[in-house]
Amino acid sequence: MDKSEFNKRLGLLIRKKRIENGLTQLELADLMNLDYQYISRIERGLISPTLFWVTKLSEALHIHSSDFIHEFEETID
Amino acid sequence: MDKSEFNKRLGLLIRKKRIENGLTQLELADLMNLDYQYISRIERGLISPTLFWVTKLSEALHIHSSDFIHEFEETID
DNA sequence: CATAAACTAATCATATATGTTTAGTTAAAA
DNA sequence: TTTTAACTAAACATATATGATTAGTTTATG
Repeated sequence: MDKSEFNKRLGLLIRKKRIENGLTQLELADLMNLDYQYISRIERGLISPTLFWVTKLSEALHIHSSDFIHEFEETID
Repeated sequence: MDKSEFNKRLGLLIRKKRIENGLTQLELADLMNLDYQYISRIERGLISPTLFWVTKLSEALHIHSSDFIHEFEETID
């Protein structure tokens, strides 16, 4: 899978988990000391976030990053 | 944990897994179409790699990225 | 010691991530 | 319809990732 496809799928899952947690982009961004426009770019697959960032995101969404990645892997096959 | 500490620990684990797989930095880099100096920087914690990159790395090391991340989480506590 | 493989380090260039601002769109609610 | 919250989009800046090259260091092996 190429990077573009990878990031689109990642963004969709992040959006799904954020909404499941009842958070707006702004609220999630505040939890992570980021601007919400950046969250928007992530969710639309425009950006390839670092593992460090994904780990912080997982914490904000109350899920282990390995579980998040596992769930992400399941969306791929 | 701050980004610098995070990346140092990540680099140490990547090095450990690479060596367990009997690969040199150059061989691993070739598997991933990267230059080996970049691998060196990752292993020394100088760089914060993207999730996409970590996923490709996990494939090259014959491990699920979620398992890799899980093993990484265990090094943190 | 001499040689070679593996790695570190540093520098420079380019691509991409990230911060910031502003404007525009969409969707829900009054 | 009007208002507001939530989000998208785009432009611009800065920081960092990544590519490429070159030189130096470390380590194993003859």
